[in-house]
Amino acid sequence: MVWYDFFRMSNLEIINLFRNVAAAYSIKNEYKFKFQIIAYLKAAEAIEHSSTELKTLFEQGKLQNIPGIGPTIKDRLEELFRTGKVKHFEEVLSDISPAVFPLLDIPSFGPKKASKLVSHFKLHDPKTAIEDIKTLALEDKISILEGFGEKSQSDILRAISEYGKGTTKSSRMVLSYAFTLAQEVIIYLKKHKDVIEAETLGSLRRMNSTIGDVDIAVASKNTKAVLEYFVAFPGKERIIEKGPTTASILIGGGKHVDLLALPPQQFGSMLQHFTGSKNHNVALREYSLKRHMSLSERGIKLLSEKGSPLVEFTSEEKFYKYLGLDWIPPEIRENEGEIEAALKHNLPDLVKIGDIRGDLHIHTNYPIDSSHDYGISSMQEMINRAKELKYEYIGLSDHNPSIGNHTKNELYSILSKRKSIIDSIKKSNKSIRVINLLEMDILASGELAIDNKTLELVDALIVSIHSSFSTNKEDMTRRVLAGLSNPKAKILAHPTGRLLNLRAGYELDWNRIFDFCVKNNKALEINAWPERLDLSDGLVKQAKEAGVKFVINTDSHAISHMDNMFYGVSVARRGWTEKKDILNTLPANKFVEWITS
DNA sequence: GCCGTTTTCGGCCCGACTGTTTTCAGTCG
Repeated sequence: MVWYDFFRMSNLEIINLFRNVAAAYSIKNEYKFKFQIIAYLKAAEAIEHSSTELKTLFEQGKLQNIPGIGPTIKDRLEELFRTGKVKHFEEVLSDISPAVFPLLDIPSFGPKKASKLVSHFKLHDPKTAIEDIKTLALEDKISILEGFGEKSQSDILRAISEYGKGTTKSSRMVLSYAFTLAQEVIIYLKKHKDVIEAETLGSLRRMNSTIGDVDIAVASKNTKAVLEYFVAFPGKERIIEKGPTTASILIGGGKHVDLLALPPQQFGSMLQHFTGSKNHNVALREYSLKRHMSLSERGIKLLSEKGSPLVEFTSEEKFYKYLGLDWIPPEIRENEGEIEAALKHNLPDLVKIGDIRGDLHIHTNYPIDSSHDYGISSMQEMINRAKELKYEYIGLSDHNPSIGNHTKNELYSILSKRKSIIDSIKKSNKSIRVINLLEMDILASGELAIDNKTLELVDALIVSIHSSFSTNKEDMTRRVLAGLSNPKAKILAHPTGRLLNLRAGYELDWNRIFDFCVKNNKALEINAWPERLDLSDGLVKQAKEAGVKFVINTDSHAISHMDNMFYGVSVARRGWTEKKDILNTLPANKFVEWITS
């Protein structure tokens, strides 16, 4: 039996549990339990995309709101939250050695391979399972097993070694890291004379917040030469696989880069297929099958006419058009209503990077004696960069001065001096509107760090949480709403406090937050800092549906960070927002009117 | 075990690559 702390189970732990249940079914009888396996994997993926803790949905009686959770899984989850265990799962997992499960996070290990090894060598301890397998391989005891050989034994050793250095199935890169890496590979590929087009694929093309592998597509009439050229990429550590149409390499940092090469006449269908998401493609295939068409990366087969040739597509636009659909932007291909919208020709006109007219969350090196961090560039350097970006306005928003080290009078004096400096900067920078902001701590009590009289020295406030992260949901919601209630507070910065791969962030009662923002003309920030991307795309979509407005900010601490706006816009796009939803697409007069209202 | 624009029953996307094999099983996306 695998041990779980059922009572406090987070979404991550439930995802892990469901994947283990699916693996257990595969080991028992893959054919008999085929559809249970699919169902549990699908449910795990749906939970991965949920922006709400299942525990919360359980308390609200809304578990079945998640597509992929039907009556049976709902019952099992309710049993889990009520009693702390699930009898059915205990039975399913009971005759599988717990040593199987840790192996499943190693690339190239699936349920069958893990189970074969664990049961043949009678391994029981999950804590030592990986080390045990390594020892057996080193002792040359694996290559003699049926279905294994010398090559698979050495592959196992290599996989475990790479796993130890961070190449796991679950570790993911932040978007900006993967995007930069992909651009390097694309620049390299485009130097080859046979490369006609090169484009990112998968979660990277859809601009997910985190990316597993970097996938790239190439259109070429000489795919063999391009694949040979690709696997010689200078940053390569080794070739993982290489076939006639695909190849995969490992690069420094333990990440995979996969290349797909097909002739130009199939580039459209290939791009579509490998952009995904899986859920989008499954839904699109089901939609197509009802219309007697079968989709693959090579094109579309008409099932109604026997022996009819494959219809090929040079572009995605033509591919979708053939299915009777408008072209769907990659960012919203998640099977969350986009196929229906494309059919009815009412897809959203998503906000674009070129729509952005200002950046409001900028930290400078101005000596404000902050309790948090400073920027490294000066106010004037930031303003110059904003001008280069053709912005019409910029908000200087250093952290508030530390309240522990200063009296009220000193705080007034510090901000008074800052105001006079910003006023003179405004006068010498007439081509751009400079807005005097502060990023203000909402204290644990819900009060702002600075009193109202002193706040008259700034145009408006960005408010945010920087302390007591473990406060419970109810108190945190009250705290945030109290902070936002100050008339100067216009934007709630990085609203969940999450740090990708590091910190889940605190929980808020989002319906109350959304409602408050709509009624009181407050905006939620979409923070473009690559490790934040906060709000998350899912919450952006929910907030938009509630009528909330947004400001996309970079939270820059240096001029180079101001280019991260692009990643914030991609989050906004994944949340289905249009130009009218994003306040910093407004012209300067309108924007200043709002933020000082 | 989930789900519904022919369905509350009877379906459930499609293919590439590798290693151990001589026709396939396993993993991956």
